[in-house]
Amino acid sequence: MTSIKDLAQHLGVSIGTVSRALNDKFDVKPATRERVLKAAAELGYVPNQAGRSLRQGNTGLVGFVLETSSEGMMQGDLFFIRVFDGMQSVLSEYGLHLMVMMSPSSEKSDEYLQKIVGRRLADALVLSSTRRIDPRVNLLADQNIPFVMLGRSQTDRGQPWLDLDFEGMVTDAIERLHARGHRRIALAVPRQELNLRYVMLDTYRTQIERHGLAFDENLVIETAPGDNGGVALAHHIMEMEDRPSAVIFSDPIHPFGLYRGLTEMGLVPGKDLAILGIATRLATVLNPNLTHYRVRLFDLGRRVAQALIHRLPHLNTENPPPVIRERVPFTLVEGDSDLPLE
Amino acid sequence: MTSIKDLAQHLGVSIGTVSRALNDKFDVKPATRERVLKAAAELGYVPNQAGRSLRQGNTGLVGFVLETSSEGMMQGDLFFIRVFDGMQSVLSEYGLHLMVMMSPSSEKSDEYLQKIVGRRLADALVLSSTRRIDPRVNLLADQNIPFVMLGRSQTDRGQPWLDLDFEGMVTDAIERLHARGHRRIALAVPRQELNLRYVMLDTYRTQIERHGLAFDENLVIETAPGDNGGVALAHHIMEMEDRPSAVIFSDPIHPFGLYRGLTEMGLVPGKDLAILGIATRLATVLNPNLTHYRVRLFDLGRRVAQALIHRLPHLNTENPPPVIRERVPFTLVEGDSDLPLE
DNA sequence: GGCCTCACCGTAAACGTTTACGAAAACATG
DNA sequence: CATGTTTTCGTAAACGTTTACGGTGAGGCC
Repeated sequence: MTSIKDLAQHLGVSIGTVSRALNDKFDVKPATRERVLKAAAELGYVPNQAGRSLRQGNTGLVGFVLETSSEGMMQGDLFFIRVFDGMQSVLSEYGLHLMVMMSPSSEKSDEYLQKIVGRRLADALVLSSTRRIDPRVNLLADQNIPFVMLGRSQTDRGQPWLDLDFEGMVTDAIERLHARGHRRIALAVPRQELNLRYVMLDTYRTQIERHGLAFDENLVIETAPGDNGGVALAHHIMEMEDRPSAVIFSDPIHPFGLYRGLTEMGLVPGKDLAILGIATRLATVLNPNLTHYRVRLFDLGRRVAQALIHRLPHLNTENPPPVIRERVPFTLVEGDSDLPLE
Repeated sequence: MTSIKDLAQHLGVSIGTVSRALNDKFDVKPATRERVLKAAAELGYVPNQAGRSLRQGNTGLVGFVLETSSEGMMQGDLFFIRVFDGMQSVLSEYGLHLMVMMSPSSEKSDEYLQKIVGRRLADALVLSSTRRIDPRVNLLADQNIPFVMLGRSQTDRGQPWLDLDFEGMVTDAIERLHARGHRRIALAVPRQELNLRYVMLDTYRTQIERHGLAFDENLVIETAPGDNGGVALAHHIMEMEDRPSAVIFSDPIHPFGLYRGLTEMGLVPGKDLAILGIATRLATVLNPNLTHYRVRLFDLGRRVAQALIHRLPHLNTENPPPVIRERVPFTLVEGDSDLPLE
């Protein structure tokens, strides 16, 4: 593997000159720069990242912290690859690379994160599975590690975040269902720790009451992620006394489980229970067609990367750097799973 | 950020001693080792990866080269996260981390790969989307970069690979369909360059003839990946003269498209066309139930990581290192999409 | 005490970069 | 020609590790 020293020797100049030539510094004669670049191309020189990192204190890597907690199918299974793709498309413009880190979930995740940042494995991080109280935020903020959250948290250190517009989704869904005659609307929420649970719950309560309906906590149902969660949800709802006529959810896998659960019970999705929530294009195979909210994951990834770039001191031009805090909106895809209540 | 030098200063010993203590070398007094470890824990010392990499010539990172070519839904969307998870579970035991690299597809991918290996970003790589003639194999083999292929290629440099047992899948599927009276069986294959196309095609031809059937190249249908591909496939088949009664596929998204396409035409999956191929647990939502072949992705990831570990000189104990070349078998999940032909 | 053997530890070099600094060369100006 | 200015380049230090090597002191043996 050819190093900068090899180049220097080969050309009869000093390593300093070679480095300056390669990095487009000003104080090098155009002629010698040419020679250096030519030789570099011929010998297939590529700068060693470790050397560079050590000297300049940054690695060129961006870490995406992924928690794969549950056993079954995860929400992320359908989401993340697309987001990664979008992120990388931006990062590439800055010579950065995406590193996906598989973090242990919840209790051990702080410890894991500490090790990661200590070793200086990445210049910046993206946090997902954000919790309502999220110690990771303090951990990173205290050490001045640039990061962006994909999701929100009540632990606020002024960090940037990107999130899907769950408020908008729930608001629109309730509006829509209400207009179609539904009066008892269930809401599927994720487990306690996750911030998303409260975002959905608060919006739900506000909107339910805005429409003059009574808030009933029995209609807020904690649901496990994945298709199993959806199946269980279907059974739970159908066994309720004073049964709701519609359900709203945020996990794109849930509708698959809901459809399966209902079918198992001999019921018809959209007719015996209106179903409305977030999904991906894969949902188009459901029959009857699922009315759902969709988001452009690739673009989301791009936006996350841009927010991250702003946090990197050596790349950011604006001063002070802008703190991006955005909810990216869903678009509605109409189907037949939320027909008017007859 | 505390470095080894800080530790040394704080304890009044030399940096050499500190390093040896931390790395469990033999020539350091137990008492001082204790002191060093205690101080390290107190000051929150974590070794800087760049320094270590530079010195020892390895980065502690394993790269997974992911090509995200197509626009629509990809096969990988349902696959990879699980595989990553399995890989990381093994890599963690060795202090390694997984880095997912988003490679541009096909023509630019060699160039990209060259840059990656030159910068010494990763100690070892996993290649996916393996092509029949795959220049990346030579590129890596020439430079002695350890790598494992997830998939196979005819470009053979003695590298290890892991692949799904597509031969077994196609063989079993034909056997099964034949036993149920099907005589004209279509096969969906991916695009030209990919090695998988030929694996499937060869097995198909052999098995078809073994059952005394005539090989008809019209029954081998190149199909775009994703749900769109599945829809198109359904239409294509149903518009054929001398129409097949069954179809075999390898993309886990295809059945979703097939079901949708058939439904659009007013046909019933499993009845008007037998459907049999690879899928994930998400397929359980299809109605009628999809008969399909499944694989434990997490375990596949673990196996890939193990194969990779064997290639790392500083970790491998056995000499010479074993070259893993395995096809991991599918298990059949019976459903109602391949009913006997009446 | 002289000598050898250990156990333990400090010194310094090396990995491949970037960059502050100063030196040399080239050129212009008086 | 002397001096000043600018352009170009070489030198060397620094980033944080690991490790080969040599040195110091303690202890054992005669």
